[in-house]
Amino acid sequence: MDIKTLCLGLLCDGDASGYDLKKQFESTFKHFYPAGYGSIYPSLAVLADQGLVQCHAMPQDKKPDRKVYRITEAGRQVFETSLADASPEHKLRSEYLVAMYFADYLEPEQLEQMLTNWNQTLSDGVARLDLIEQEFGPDVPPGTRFVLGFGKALATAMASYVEENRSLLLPATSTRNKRVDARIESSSTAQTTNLENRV
Amino acid sequence: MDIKTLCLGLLCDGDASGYDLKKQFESTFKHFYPAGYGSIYPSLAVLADQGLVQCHAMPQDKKPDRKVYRITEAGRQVFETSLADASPEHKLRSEYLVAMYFADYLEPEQLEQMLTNWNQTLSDGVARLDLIEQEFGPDVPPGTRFVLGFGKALATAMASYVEENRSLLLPATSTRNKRVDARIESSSTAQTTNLENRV
DNA sequence: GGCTAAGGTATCGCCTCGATATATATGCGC
DNA sequence: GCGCATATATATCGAGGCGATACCTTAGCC
Repeated sequence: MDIKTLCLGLLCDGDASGYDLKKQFESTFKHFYPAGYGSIYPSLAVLADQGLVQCHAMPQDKKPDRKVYRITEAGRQVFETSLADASPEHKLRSEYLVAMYFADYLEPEQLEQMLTNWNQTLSDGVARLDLIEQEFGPDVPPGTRFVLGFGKALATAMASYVEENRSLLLPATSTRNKRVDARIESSSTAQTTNLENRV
Repeated sequence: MDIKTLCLGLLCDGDASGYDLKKQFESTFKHFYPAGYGSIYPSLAVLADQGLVQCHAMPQDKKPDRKVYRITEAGRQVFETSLADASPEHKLRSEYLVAMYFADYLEPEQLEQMLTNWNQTLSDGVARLDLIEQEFGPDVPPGTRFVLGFGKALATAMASYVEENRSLLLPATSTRNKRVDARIESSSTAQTTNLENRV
């Protein structure tokens, strides 16, 4: 599954321009499948090439044409196939987790500051999702409700974990400074690269 | 922060080859900052170019040279700066969340199957992290303990959410079929020019 | 008059990813 | 001894994604 598939999915719910799609990717999809212009416009071009969407240029007064895309029957089928082929693995990437892993290379005040920032960012994220939900009014579609709830549950769980485990990082009893500088031996048998000496 | 920074960080804890680094990326870092050969080897080459690491080729009997990398003082400084510059935002990407968002395009049995798969995958993930933790023995470094615990807490929270909210998706009372082409009408006032008369 | 925001299109270069190629050595079952 | 899988180890390629930027107009505000 890639951005092309996501575009097809969004177009299943109604015609849209690249700009419209971007707005979706920036609101509802932001927390589990974000995409920018650099992905969306090329995707639409390829999809149009493959006949999975049709493009209609709608002239506007004194503005460049609005290019509205509509999914075709072939596009719908491709989408449903891709959807069923989805992988259950998710991908997470977090710079702050890297920072926590290497916490003993940070000044304690810096670390404190980061932990505070982190929880702030997470609660901002929850607030953002709440706002999106409210904008839907009383009738949030079930899929939307599910993914928004998922995002909120996740951010909340992260915040709780950080709060409850910050003590793991803070006591300045670092063991890393005990590490030895493994000399590189030019002997052919010396393969004792010490990746283990962090203990 | 990019893979280059991560490589520097790992090399702070001891010399290593590209292969060694890959193993770390595949175990401890898998759940929050994964990387493959296609990222690691080019990163090491660039770092060596910039003088942030030194490369020592260690000849081996009847095997290609083992290229062991060691961080330099400049590398250490660059790493600590990058670490302090980390962004609190995380990135998640989940195909299954996409599938749940578009759940009404799936057969109910398929959906059921996916929800089951999902929880299986998540608990496999927790088991994997438990295993890694056990391999460290009694003295898991605090940073490692923190990130492994984070991963487990997250996967557990996901599993709970999925379990508790599957009912949101299952009752076949889809509202999507009621959809109107509201997007075009709401995003532009003047373009009542319907698409049909230009198809 | 100048500033910012919003509506729009689109591309560029860097980075990342997954698969693949190329060797050798070890171990395991048959 | 044969075939096979696994581990050690290097590295590259093409496809795809990402962030920033460019270009253009209108509207509103100070």
